[in-house]
Amino acid sequence: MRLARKRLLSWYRANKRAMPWRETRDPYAIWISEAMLQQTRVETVIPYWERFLSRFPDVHALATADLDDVLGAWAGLGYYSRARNLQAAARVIDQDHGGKLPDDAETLQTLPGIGRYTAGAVASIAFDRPEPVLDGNVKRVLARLLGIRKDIGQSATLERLWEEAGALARGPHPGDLNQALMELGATVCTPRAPRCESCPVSQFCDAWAKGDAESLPIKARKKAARKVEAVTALVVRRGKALAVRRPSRGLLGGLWDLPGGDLVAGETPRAGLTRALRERAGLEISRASALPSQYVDGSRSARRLRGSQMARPSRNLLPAPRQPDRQSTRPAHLADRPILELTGR
DNA sequence: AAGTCGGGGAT
DNA sequence: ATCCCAGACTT
Repeated sequence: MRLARKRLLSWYRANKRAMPWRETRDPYAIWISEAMLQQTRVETVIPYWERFLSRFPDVHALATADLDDVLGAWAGLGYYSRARNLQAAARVIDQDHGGKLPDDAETLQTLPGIGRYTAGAVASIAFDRPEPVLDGNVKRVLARLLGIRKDIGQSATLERLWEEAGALARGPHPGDLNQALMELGATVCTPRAPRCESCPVSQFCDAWAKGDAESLPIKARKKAARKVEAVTALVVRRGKALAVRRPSRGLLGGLWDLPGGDLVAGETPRAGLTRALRERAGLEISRASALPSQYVDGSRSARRLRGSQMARPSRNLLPAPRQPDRQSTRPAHLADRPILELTGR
């Protein structure tokens, strides 16, 4: 594997993509990138990372910020517990670690939101520690390279993969080696149609020799997602719409949202709306009607309104239906405003 | 070991 | 439609 290691490193130096966090050695900045990159593509993260770093340039700035400002900077990225954990960890670092990130994986992993992967990533990339990473890319690369033909969802297989990743991490430039594995998985050793002819380690690859790279790694099929029906109300008074804060746990935790909720089995939308408004906003509906279809259709974020009904409608206060802004990369999450100003006539 | 948690791109 | 993405956390 020593030969493969050298090939991976030289391939990485020649082929790595430009990423802004690859221009810094600041452990804080690298940590933020790793938190944002969890289950999130590089291209999506880049603009968020730039904005986040200019708004919260160091641990102390993040530790002392308002949570709503942090959630606002995160709005649109998804998995919002990451933002909550990020600030919680920043406060621990600020108070218990002198504002400096711990430089070892074991201590890093004690912080909220930092698991085995992120601890290894920060330790190796920011602190040159010989710690492995095992993300979706590395699982795929190693399963193919080593011909691991067992379900990678099983804990025994996962442990084997961590073991192999650990063996590769030991040696010079562990951070670059780890990034080389991930970069290879993202650009060459892809889930479908892998570019094996461009792979620097194909000659060592078991799956390449057997010709079954695309069938690896093996993972159990996911169960179909359960379907839920939900209602959302647009409660308008004096040109403003009512927003409520969602519970800090669960879906879109801690974000502002229009009042509403999931229907229980057998419940009509109208009954569910009445119940949701009473529970979530302490309101009793006197009058409600369905929103016009052009208002609830047409964009991903607006789909949350589909099937909804409007409490206490007032045509004079409703804005003209707006075309969804397809240029915007930031969905209309209501991160930091309890009351929405309605624009339009 | 299985569920939950987002949003978006690729196929 | 389905899979996947530089995963972490709860149950």
